[in-house]
Amino acid sequence: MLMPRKPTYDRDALIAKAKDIFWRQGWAGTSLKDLERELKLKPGSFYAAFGSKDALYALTMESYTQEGVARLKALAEKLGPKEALKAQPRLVIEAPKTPAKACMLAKTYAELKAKDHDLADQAAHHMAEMKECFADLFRKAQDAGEIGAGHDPDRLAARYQSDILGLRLSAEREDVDALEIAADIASDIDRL
Amino acid sequence: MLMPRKPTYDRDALIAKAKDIFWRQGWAGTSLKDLERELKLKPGSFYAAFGSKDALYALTMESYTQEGVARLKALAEKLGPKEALKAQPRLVIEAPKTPAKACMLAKTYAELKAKDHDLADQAAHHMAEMKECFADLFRKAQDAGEIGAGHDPDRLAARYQSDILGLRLSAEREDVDALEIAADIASDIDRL
DNA sequence: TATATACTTGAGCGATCACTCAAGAAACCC
DNA sequence: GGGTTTCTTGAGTGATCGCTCAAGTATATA
Repeated sequence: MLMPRKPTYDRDALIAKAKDIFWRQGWAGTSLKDLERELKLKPGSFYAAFGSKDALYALTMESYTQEGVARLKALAEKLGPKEALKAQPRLVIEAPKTPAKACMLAKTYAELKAKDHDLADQAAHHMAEMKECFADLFRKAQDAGEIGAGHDPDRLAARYQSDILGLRLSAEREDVDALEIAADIASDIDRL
Repeated sequence: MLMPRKPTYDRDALIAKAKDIFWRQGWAGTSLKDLERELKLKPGSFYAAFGSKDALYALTMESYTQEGVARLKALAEKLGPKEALKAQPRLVIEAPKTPAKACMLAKTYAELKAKDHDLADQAAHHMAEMKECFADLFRKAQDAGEIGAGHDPDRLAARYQSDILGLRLSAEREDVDALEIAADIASDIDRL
């Protein structure tokens, strides 16, 4: 039995790179040519590595969600649930090296839902995952007595996520002061 | 001087039809074939009538914005500024015959901004127009003493519009009760 | 009715789409 | 080093993209 050459590329690094491109340009807005150029992969290697454009897109959404969840949980570990929820809006629009302000999952869902594309379902699933994280934090904040016990954490999470999605889209506009909106979202949490 | 045959189609009706398709499917998601089939126009007639896909898209955004502004102003005429702002979230997601819940301008902006496409600038301009409408209503509500005088109407408008954009995107999801979010947005206005 | 003019039609343009595959290059075990 | 296997390469696939244009058709005036 023989073990010949291994790939010269770092698969995870390529996924991270592809995520940036897809996030910025969307699904239809990103061509194989774009990916081949940025990932420095010829078509044959690309398809050997990932199978298809859609398969790679799915991997990037997976990575995007996993990172988002991890970042939020780390923040809650550091600040506590309520302060994490208050800090998140500002952090998300101030993150310096992201390819876009708007949420990649929301962009994907909006672009592909009408086509009944599998990637739209996957984006929806990942958004539900994020929403459950928010609900967890609201629950923990309630348990800690940081916010009133009278609220439904799932409802708070849905509203919060909706606000964040709006905020992140607003943050791409030049005629909107997204920091003000982020501050207002944070102060809403103090009123719970 | 001679005046030969007139077009057999109703131009405004075609724009309305195209608006539904673009709104639902987006810019890249709508092909000339789609438009030709739905508008029952052969390529030659299409280009004689509208010049290009992008030109027609611009016309549909114009119409979309004009209708939105008119609907909001009529609502304010009927209910007064504060009640109009409170009613708008629910009405926008309950509108029965729209091709999508999400805002067409936001979808267009999100899809095309990274490309620096002209249509993204136009979408941004129309969103600013809508935001100014919201600010007007907040100003009028303040003048009428319906909400506190301490708030900046432009800031309220930016937050309100951001919330609406999030709400409308959330309304496309199956795991979110958008009516609850709409109610929460409306009740926020009562706290001003 | 003859004629001028605009509208309608649809084949087809070059470009680009996602993707394939056969051939050459490189790295591993023996 | 020889042999084997996988990776890399890039020309090329058919399909579809937005769009053009010449020919045919219908409608107006004269």
